Amino acid sequence: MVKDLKEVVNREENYSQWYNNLVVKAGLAENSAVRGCMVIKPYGYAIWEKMHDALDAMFKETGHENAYFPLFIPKSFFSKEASHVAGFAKECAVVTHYRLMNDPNGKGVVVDPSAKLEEELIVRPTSETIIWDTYKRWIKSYRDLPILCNQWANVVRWEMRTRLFLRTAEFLWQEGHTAHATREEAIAESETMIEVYRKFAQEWMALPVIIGEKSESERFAGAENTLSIEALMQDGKALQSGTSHFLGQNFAKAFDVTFANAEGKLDYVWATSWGVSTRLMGALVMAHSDNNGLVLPPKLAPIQVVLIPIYKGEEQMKEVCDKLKEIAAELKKLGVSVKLDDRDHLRSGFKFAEYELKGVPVRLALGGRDIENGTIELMRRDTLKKEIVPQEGIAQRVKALMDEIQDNIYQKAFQFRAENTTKVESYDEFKKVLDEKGGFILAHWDGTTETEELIKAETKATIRCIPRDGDKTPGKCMVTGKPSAQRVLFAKAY
RNA sequence: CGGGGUGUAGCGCAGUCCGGUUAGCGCACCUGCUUUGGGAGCAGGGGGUCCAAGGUUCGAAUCCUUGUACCCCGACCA
Repeated sequence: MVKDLKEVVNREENYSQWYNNLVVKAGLAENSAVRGCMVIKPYGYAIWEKMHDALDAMFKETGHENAYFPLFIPKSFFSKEASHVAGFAKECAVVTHYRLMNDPNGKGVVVDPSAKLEEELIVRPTSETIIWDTYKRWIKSYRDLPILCNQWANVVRWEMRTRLFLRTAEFLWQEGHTAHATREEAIAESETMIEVYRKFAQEWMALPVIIGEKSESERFAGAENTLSIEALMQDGKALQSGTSHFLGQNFAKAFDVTFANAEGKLDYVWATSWGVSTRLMGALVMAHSDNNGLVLPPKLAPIQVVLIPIYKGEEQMKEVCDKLKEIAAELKKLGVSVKLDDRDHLRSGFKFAEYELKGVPVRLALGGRDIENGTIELMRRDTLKKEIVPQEGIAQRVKALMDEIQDNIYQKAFQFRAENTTKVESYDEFKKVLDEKGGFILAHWDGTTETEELIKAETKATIRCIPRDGDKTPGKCMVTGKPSAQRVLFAKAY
């Protein structure tokens, strides 16, 4: 399988195809029969569940609660916030009828024309509108605020072109929607949540990210400010991995959500929304994988350790497997998830390749030689290094390795990003670096949409964000020479 | 929405130009034997409305018409 992966697609030459192949062959997901949609397979879903659980716990720690809102949104809700509709109108799935009937002219079924909906329903591309229509009924006084809700849901965006995990017509995500009495509190909320995302990306996904503000043209439709975390993939392109929006009073005004403040005066509610999606799965794959397949950080790996018996004949198989079962039990006691692969019809070499493809962090192989010597073969996926170690204390050793591997994967990604982040002083240099090296580019920009558009049209690079941390030295725009407050982060993006 | 391409077994494909045995190959699957420290070998086996509808013909996977689905390149994309 990995053999196919290497032979069919060269990672350096066709990264996209390599990525797609890897996602399918590692058993994460596949294209479905439905246009632009994907099937997430059990192994992929197990990773997503780990992400879900970790994020959900972090949301609760920061005071949020889960709720659920409808899949369908009346069309009229969309026209209430003008920039919001402009941002999503082109990619909406619309429900127009509610009944089928037998085709009067032959086989099959057709839509019953008499069952036309009076008002069409939009399959949610995001839930701001339906949620704010609901919040209107929840909020009367400042005592009802803040509302800190999160929803785990699926949404649909009818994209022209789709790619597994990175851009699918339907995807899973969480969307937080909060309502506040003051502007300051809402801004603080949006800051808190982008920080939650940063922490999750770095500590769980072993993915270093840069936090920053979006430029006006890249901002969420209906937001006053958008914060994002931006990650660098191994092909030198950027991936927006999570966003947190300060919505101002835009949605409160559109849906007429007011509250009585402590002085008894009516005011519009301040809002935020924030989300991450199954796109994170794509980030995980593209950030860490190598030519042998996935490399999963231990904290998100459904299987952390795989145990493979090497044997001749039934008798030895039993002997080896018995020993491995003992080790598995010890590992489980230490909270490590293990799988003993005792399938008899596959050879050990096949299994080695398969679990490497699937990114299992540690492999233990035990054979007749080891039984004699009291040893076991240990391989770590991140370095692909094998060593023969004593069976004595193997569980503790592996347990400790989990943290070491998690850290090493992060360091590797961090170093890659450092090597592929370039400061440039001129537009020529910018184009040259973009062309020859790719990656993140830090450059001065005059802050205008016109310059941003020009750069995008000429180079396909966009402003990923205006970094919140780091170098804030002012300078001059690389294109126009006008003053620039600080360097901004450019890259070609997914 | 513009340009190009492809629909044949679970997957990947040949066959189509030039119509003609029983539609074929590789991988996967099933059975058996031999194997097993880095992707096993041999033997046997199962699996097909050849995308759909209509047409031409003694005869269509193959030719014609229409439809449809998917892929690639653009445009589009918090």
